[in-house]
Amino acid sequence: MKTPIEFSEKQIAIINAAEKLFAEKGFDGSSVRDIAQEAEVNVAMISYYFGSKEKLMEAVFEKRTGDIRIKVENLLLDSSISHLQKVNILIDDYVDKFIHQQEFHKIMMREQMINKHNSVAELIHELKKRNLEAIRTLLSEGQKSGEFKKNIDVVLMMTTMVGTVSQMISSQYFYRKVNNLEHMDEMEFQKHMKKKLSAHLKNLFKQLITNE
Amino acid sequence: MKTPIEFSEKQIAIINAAEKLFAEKGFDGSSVRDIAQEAEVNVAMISYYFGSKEKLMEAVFEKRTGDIRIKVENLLLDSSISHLQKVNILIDDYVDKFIHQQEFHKIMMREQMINKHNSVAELIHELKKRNLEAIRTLLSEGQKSGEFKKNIDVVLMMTTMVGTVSQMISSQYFYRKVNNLEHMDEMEFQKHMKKKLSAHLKNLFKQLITNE
DNA sequence: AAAAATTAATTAAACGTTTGTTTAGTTTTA
DNA sequence: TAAAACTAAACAAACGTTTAATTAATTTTT
Repeated sequence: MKTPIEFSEKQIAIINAAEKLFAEKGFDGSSVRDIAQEAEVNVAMISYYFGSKEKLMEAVFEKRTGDIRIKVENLLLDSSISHLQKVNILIDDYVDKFIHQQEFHKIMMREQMINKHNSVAELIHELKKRNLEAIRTLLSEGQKSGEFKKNIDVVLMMTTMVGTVSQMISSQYFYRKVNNLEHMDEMEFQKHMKKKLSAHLKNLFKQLITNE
Repeated sequence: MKTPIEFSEKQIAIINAAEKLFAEKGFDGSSVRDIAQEAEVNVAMISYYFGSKEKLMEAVFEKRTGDIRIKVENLLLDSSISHLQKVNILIDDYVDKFIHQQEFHKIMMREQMINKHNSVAELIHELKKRNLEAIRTLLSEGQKSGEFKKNIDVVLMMTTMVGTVSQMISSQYFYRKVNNLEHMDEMEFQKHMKKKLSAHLKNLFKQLITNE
């Protein structure tokens, strides 16, 4: 178990500012001076605390990756609910996390597009692998019980789940406009998205994994 | 009908180099000197031909947006095939275009994430709107004939289609690794992806839009 | 408990590069 | 021979990072 690194108040301010700007304009589009101003600290503090802009990005990941791991262990033990219900809870959990941490997820999306091997790519890789294994376990339990189909392509299923939510986040302004939801405030719209996405994914996957 | 702007051989070399690098490292991550070197031209030629780096990005879009519009007009007239078959052809068409123009699509994905209103965001907006309308028309034809369900959320369906393919492209290195497909060469793997994605999306949407 | 010494936090300014763009001149094309 | 294509060099601005100096906090010594 890796113990999470403790960050001071000022360090957290910098990390949050970086997260916001990286999500908005990308890594190269955000200057350390912009980040410093957003965090209301001197520019030199970034090098002082994190060493470099690159390392600051790693700190953003360090702070967040713990949070976005889906929780499946307790879910597996619970025998009071069906396997399909467990999958549905997982979907809710994922949609929820993604929407409430949009900014970090945007950074992840951008970073995973880059071919070049960087320190952050490896972090994303491992995170995805863990999530994939969690779902694989859950699905094979359902398969053993006969509730789920035998030949489920878990990777493709994950691709659709992650992809659908990512795409919704990325194009949420388009989605708002085309559905005439511009009157909603941010919170209201997030609730709307969450509800729609959850229902949509549950519907999609139910037909994909269950035996009719 | 907007007549496409004619580009000289050298201009096309620059546009292609820009497309490659923008996809790989993002707009801000690619310097005009990198682009010039990749295109084997003098740096000044970029300003000379396009005015600015920003305008070069617009030229990349100008050159490509025509190509990636899905063709639905002829498909609508064809009465020899079912509506579901038409949808499937559309899926094949979309997957095909996305995979064969990965680089441009990566740029689109990155750009649509940016909140800030830029000239390119509007182009993406209109392109998506056109594609959305095309599918909407096709689906409502199928609804009239009774082949399709009445309440289909077209926008969510598009979100899943675009999202799934985008996510597959973005994380193709992960996909390769986790499926032990590293022995395949690029062409072979693209064929594999195309096949898998098409089948997966057809399967998903069939259950989503048809009456059992 | 006060003073001194040491370490940590913070700053403005400067560093050397790299950035996108322009200039002023040269070569090529028509 | 005039217009278009092309070049190397220069431009100022912005970049990430470092420096040197100052203030604040903590520890050690008296």
